[in-house]
Amino acid sequence: MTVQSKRAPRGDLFDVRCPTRDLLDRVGGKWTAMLVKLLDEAGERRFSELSRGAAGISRKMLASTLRDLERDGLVSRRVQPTTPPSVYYELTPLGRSLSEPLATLRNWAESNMRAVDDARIEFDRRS
Amino acid sequence: MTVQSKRAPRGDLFDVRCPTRDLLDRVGGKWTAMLVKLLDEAGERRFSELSRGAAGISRKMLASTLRDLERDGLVSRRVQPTTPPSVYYELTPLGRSLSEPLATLRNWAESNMRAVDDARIEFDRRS
DNA sequence: CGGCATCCTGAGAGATACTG
DNA sequence: CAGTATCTCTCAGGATGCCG
Repeated sequence: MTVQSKRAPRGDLFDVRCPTRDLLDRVGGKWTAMLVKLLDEAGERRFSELSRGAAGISRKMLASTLRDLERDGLVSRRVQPTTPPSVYYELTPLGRSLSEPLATLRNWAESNMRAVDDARIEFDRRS
Repeated sequence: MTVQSKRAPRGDLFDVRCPTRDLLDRVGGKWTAMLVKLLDEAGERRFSELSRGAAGISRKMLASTLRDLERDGLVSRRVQPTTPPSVYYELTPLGRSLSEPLATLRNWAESNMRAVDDARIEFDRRS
């Protein structure tokens, strides 16, 4: 199991129950947002296609991330009973609806991350 | 230093350079999004006010998160030379512009995280 | 082909104590 | 008041290998 109960020792008042926090715990994974985008653009794809399309991801992390997405109802999994089996993944309507706010975030990132990087360089230079 | 060079061992093609990934590495921190929201709503605030307003966060994590935000140019820090000193934090224009996509994400979360949780329960029940 | 199971490392984050 | 220093623990995530 992955991304399940991150932390929850002490009795916080605000933190743990915030839905945004929960969402970021899921979507903040290293490959999650990228996979949602990929599936949104490419539609239904097999495991091996995703593995090739998402350069850099290991098969383990791909399987793990897809499983988490399926668990959260964002991705549907369809097994074609061939030999060897073919497994297809696709965004659910819920998953597709998530790709919109993610796109908003992506647009901001593409427009402003340069400024963020510059600020960081400047900040580090002073220190 | 926090959140600096996360990973970069192998020569990936897609991953590391993606601005969205970079953004999520920053905003995906446990307290970051919440602090941006708090500062967006409340305007300029002192350290201790934020500490009280953001229930659950330790002084260490508050200082660390604020420092990262300042480093990224999203928050400005102003020291009032009183004794003892007062330090005020405020979103920069860049930080305020980020609060919009974050609000979009928050809206999605508030509307849909229930469905995600249900999907998760259902998935776990089957397993 | 499409996964789990296992091991290992490093970063995020909490607790606590100290300082100008 | 507003932090910094240190120590510790958990967990995401990479590497590798086995299985139906």
